[in-house]
Amino acid sequence: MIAEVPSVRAASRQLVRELGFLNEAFPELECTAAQCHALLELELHGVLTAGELAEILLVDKSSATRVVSQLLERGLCDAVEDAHDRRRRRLVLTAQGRARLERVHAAANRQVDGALALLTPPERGRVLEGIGLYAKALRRARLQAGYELRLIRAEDDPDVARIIRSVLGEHGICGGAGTALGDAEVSAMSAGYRPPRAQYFVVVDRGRVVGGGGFAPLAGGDRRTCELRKMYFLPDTRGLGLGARLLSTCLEAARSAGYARCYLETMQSMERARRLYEAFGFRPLTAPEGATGHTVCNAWYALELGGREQSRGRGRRGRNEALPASPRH
Amino acid sequence: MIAEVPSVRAASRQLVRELGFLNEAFPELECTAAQCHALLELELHGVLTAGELAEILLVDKSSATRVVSQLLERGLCDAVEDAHDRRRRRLVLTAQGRARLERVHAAANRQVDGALALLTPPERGRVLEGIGLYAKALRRARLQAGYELRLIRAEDDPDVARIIRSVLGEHGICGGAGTALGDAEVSAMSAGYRPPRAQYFVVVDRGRVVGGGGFAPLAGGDRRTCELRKMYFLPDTRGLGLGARLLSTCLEAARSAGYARCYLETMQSMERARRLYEAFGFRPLTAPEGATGHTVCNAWYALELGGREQSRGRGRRGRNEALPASPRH
DNA sequence: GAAGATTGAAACCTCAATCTTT
DNA sequence: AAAGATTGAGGTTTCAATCTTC
Repeated sequence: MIAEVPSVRAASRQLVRELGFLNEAFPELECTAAQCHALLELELHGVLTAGELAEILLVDKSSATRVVSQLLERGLCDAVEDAHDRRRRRLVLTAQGRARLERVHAAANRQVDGALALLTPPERGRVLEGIGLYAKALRRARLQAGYELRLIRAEDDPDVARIIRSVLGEHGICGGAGTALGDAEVSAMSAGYRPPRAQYFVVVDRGRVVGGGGFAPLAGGDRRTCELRKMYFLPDTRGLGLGARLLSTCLEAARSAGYARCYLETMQSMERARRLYEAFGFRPLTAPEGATGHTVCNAWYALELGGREQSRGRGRRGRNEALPASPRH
Repeated sequence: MIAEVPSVRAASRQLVRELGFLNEAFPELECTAAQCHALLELELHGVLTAGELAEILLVDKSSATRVVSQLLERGLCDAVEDAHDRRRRRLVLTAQGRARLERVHAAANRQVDGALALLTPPERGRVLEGIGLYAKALRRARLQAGYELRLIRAEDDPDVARIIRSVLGEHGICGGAGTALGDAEVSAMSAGYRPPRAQYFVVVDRGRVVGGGGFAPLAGGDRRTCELRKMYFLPDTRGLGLGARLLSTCLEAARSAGYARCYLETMQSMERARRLYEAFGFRPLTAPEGATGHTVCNAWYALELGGREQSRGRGRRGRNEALPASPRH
């Protein structure tokens, strides 16, 4: 278990209680907490359906429809029928709803302002960063909950091949020499990656393979360098942090297998992937290494596996790492 | 309004939703969120009454008694009658309750661990610090909500004199020369502090004065130096952060009145007060200044009022102040 | 059959009133 | 009268079943 878990739990419990165990509703607003949240999201998104609202607010869809019917009844939002699909009811704020929202903002701003005023400016920045990071981590953990990560097996081969082909197809690569699709291994990945020196992992959602990635010795490179290879995800599974989880697993496994350095090649057009590599500390290179035969690749990276992972984030880290876990009572 | 307010609100909204808008209860635990929280607090405190539980959990006392009766019914806690006061029911965990608690811990640890595992070690430290700071700030803002801060008026004089005498009495000072009690002004503070060069503030709780503090030119000092004077609070109002609020107000007012430096004298035995001064950036001096006549004081501090307040906290700051407010949509 | 939305039943929380003991 | 605890009424949430439209 991670060392910070108990302290984070304690602090987080306290925070949940402070923020309103359930109903932080300001009584003077004549608005329940759920209604406030719904109004805020309607303001943010412009148009929403009840189902979308439920998803955003992380409440049951029945709760969402009930909140919506309250808002409709009170004239705070309007429902317009979708022309193409009469099941959908698209919700928009009314002028009255916008007016109410003003009061909600005023009250909430006052509360948060009152709290932040008791902190120093640098502390305020830390509050923002800390709760933002935690919210994001909880969200990703929830979204990833159903996904399992394991080494590839022979029966995964067709799925994996299909994923690789479809993702490369997205980027306009349709096979041929100089592309990863030209690699003979694509159709039988399980045979090509023998642990411990080469490992390929798949990410599985209720039995369905949705992505994968692995590493192997760099062809034409030295013994201490591995190549990160064929990391791809189906479109609807992106943005969940699965890539980070997979990459983290790969790097750890490569380190255990005795590699000191990890090289990879990709394309400039794969922006999200490149951002991920950079977040993990990969440094861009100006020229390819080894002899992979992937002439369409035009971006190359490498990471020293030496010690611990590099710190991730938006680059403004550096100093002051690893704050001591301050004991909270 | 403080610049971070909107971003903190957005992040905090997301966090509340993630942590269970209301019932984060893990269904496999057969325990509602309220029951889990109650068990955790019983474990922490050993013995509690229903009323104390309500106060800790920030729920209505009726909710607390209902949770308690559920726990009693399920054999998770026991109620023992107080011998001296038959109104009180003291609650303790049963062996069964402790066993259930193990499962609660396991589930909660797993969830938080899963989230923190998606962050880097330094990020985990930031999460802990951020949510801890925010929880503390919200708590203080809530506790301070009923308290008002204003300049002293003539009708406050008897209350203020009584507070000063009683607090000094706590520290074994019973008047006489060389003590603040010997000062003629104690009985008529409102007359002794004339704005803008001398100001005395009182903290009021529903009309009742509970503390005060102010500043005046330092006797025997230069024109640019003021002395922070007679800052005292009744015992049951300490620990709410009222001192910080009052001190902050005083320093701001002194700055506006043209002072460039703030001096103060106190006693080593007043630890909490000294910690507060140090948190605000006051530096300890090795000898007294001016001619205050307070020979019993044995600790002296000064703060340059020049620019902005110094950063508070436990000293481990330094570098990297004022992180930019990262936009968290 | 599946997606979007709704409704009924059971459990929860708060507010206000009430009961018991000091 | 005040402190500690309890009870009744009303509103909220979830789960499961249902309705409507595609």
